[in-house]
Amino acid sequence: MPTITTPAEAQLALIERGAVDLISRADLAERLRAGRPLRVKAGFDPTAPDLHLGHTVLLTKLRQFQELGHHVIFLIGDFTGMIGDPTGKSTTRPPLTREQVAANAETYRQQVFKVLDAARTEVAFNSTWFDPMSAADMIRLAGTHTVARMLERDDFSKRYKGGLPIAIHEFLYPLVQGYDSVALRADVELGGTDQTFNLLMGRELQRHCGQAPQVVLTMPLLEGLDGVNKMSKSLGNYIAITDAPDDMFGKLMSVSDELMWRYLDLLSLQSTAVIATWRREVEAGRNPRDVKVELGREIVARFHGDAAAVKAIEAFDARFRRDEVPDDLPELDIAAGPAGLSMPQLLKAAGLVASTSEAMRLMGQGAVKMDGERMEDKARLLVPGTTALLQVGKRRFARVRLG
RNA sequence: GGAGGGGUUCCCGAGCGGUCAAAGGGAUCAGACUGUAAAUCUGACGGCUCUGCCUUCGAAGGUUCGAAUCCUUCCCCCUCCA
Repeated sequence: MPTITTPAEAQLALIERGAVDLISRADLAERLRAGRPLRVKAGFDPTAPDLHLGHTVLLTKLRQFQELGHHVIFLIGDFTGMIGDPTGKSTTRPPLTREQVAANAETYRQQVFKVLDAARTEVAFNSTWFDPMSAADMIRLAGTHTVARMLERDDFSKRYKGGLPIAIHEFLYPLVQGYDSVALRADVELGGTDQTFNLLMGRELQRHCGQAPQVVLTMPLLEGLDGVNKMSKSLGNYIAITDAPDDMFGKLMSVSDELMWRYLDLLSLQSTAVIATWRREVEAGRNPRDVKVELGREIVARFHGDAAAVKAIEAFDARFRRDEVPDDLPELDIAAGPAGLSMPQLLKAAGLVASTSEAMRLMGQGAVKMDGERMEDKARLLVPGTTALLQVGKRRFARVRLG
């Protein structure tokens, strides 16, 4: 059992960093002062196995708890997944089969331990206590709360007023999730802000069962690369945790200097003091780029290892600071035909542009280089046998051989 | 069942018989600048054998010298009433 050495106040500062709600701060402070490792729970719905950095905000916070020496419980809602969580959905979500849930849960575990320390994480499945439960037990659980209470939840009341269906089983979801906290004797539960109602339900059920109500900590949705919308796959503004190192680093460098601080707060395991120091330094004139590099280094290292992070930084510097050509560029053999190809046709054939029209435009803008020389002659014919290094903009390269 | 509003280029959104490949904004891409794939400024942003030609404005027909704009039918969305 790890001992807690960090002072309660310092722990609080780290725990609160980036959080939206902490209910209640005084309660948490008191438990921290007691000095024992807290049981920190977060539940995950095994539906979306492809994680991006937005999903890791919560995991990062859990990791911070681990670093402080607390006990983290990663709860996979395999039972709940079969109910279908209505949160944030205007209509009922179809429930998953037991097989789908099991398969997703496995993928989840593998990806999640890139952030969480596997050795210090307890993985739990809520089917463990719900499968043996009888119908009578479940009805007894349902009896602890009223319909009116359930309708306080924002999306329920909206749907009810809007005349949209709410299935009875959806009312059970918050109760079931809340009961998880009872079964796990949670001291703290983490969730997204959209989970607030469910998290508070855990407090009520614990009180009902004679336990001290858990502390509720909610985390915000992470803004995507555009800095405006939440990070999501469908908006294309995301960094997948499976993105290649160079790409992941580049995307992080493309984050605005302002958004960078948000990412540091929510995604970095750097201490609050270090981040505060960086902030002061940048205000005093240090180039924010340097701090962004540190962010990129940490995140890339987390998902791909230290060596990959060092390489990604070096590749980025070479290409964007020293204007060098990357060494891993694709080599292509292009069939030209006896008459040869015009520059726009070649660029298209090499996959560097979507159309010859785009190639014409980019050439007009001075974006196309051949063997390092700017190419603006659109009519120039390339004959078979030619070998050339083509570059479009700063990020698109290919070495081609005309055959 | 009744009444009305709408479907425009990646997204939002103007246009309502010719000057429309179609305003404006966003996204994106490029150039300049920069110790950044930041910020800012400028430009581009349907396709092609590219100073011209071809194909787009929910779908199919029609009127017209000429249609995103008018007519007909069909498909799909939204609002109100019953």
